[in-house]
Amino acid sequence: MNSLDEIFDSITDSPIFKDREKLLPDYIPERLVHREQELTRLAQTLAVALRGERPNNIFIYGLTGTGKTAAVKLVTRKLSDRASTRGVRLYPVYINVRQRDTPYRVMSDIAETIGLRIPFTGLATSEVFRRFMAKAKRLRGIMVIVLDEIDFLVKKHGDDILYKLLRANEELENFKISIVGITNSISFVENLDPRVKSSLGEEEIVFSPYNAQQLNDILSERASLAFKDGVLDDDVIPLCAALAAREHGDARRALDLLRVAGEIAERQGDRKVTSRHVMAARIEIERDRVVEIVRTLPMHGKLVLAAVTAMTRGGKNKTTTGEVYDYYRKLVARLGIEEVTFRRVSGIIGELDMLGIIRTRTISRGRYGKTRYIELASSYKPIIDVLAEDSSLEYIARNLEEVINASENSRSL
DNA sequence: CCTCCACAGGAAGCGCAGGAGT
DNA sequence: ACTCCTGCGCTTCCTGTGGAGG
Repeated sequence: MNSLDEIFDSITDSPIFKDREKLLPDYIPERLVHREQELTRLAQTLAVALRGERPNNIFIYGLTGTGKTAAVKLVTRKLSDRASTRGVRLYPVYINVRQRDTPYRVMSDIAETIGLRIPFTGLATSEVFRRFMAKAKRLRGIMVIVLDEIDFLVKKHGDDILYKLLRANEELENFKISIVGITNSISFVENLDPRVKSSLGEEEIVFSPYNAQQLNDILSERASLAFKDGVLDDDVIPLCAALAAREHGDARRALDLLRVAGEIAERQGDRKVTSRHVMAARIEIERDRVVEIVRTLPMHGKLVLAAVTAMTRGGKNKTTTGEVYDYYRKLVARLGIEEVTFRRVSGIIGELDMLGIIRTRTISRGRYGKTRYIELASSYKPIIDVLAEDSSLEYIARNLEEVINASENSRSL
């Protein structure tokens, strides 16, 4: 009983945090440090909506964690506040296309913001579009559609919906659509339909990565809101900034590090957050990421990953697609499951690469053919742990440990 | 300089589950 | 009850390719 009370007391009265939510990825601050120029450009472009005119479409480039999403959300939020006091009908929609990665889901999100009810599935995408247009024709106002990580949608499903949405304005009179596309891959624009490319890129804004000093400023600003006074050691913020700066200036990672470091300090009952907690946070974040990815992998995805883990001896060596396939077949045979084709395994390897759990590089070995060099991009321990959670794969997980340990021993000889 | 390996990775389509609309 | 839709994991068939070795 006592211990439960202690837990609840320690939660309600955190010795570390004043307001932990200020460090969460979805918190949008009132002020964005070091993004003044970009915010100005965005605001200037979108401001014409307050006069009832259609803003130019905007294309935003920038690596992850450079403040693109925060900037767009901040500006659209302020814009719709202003619009309502000015009596202009504004319909902002924010869609993260990586999470809602089909034309159908994107279209239903858009349709729902003008008050239509769209089922999860069952309708044709063109039907959703038709219903949207039918209602939009009867409305007056400006719709700002933000498509975050737009490259995912186009890569998977082509630029068809983009083209339709961009052309929708031709059929509408009092309702106007303006699109803000956000991407972290600049090269993706090149394989767009030229018509889509030119109308989407009426305005372009580039978000460059933060350097360590800028990350420092961002973290300091946020830390003063989130942490109680004096709980951060002096070297904590510079360390988080330096670690994130090494990963292409990703502010989100920097904030995650800071938050998790604080959480670890709190869990351990420490009164101060130190660099030791930051280093522990780094490991914990990476582990959680891997665990979540591996858990949601389908069966053959897990087996291919197991094969990669085995062939790379837990990450020490490189391997190739052919080697992975051979090992995968052995695993499948041992489990008595039907195997998937080589093409599919190759596809799974590509997917694992996209998920960031392995790293691949296509190379040519001349006479000995073209293939991909495959490395493990993460520690093998969480992978084995998650595999062992599945009772049918437990044996394989054990075996992996043996394979890796054996290679360790032979190395030390 | 050409060949030819061991793949890469595109395209089309299939069978299934989950869910509408009629 | 029936038809039609989508997403997913997958197969089949395919064309393309960097460079070591002849």
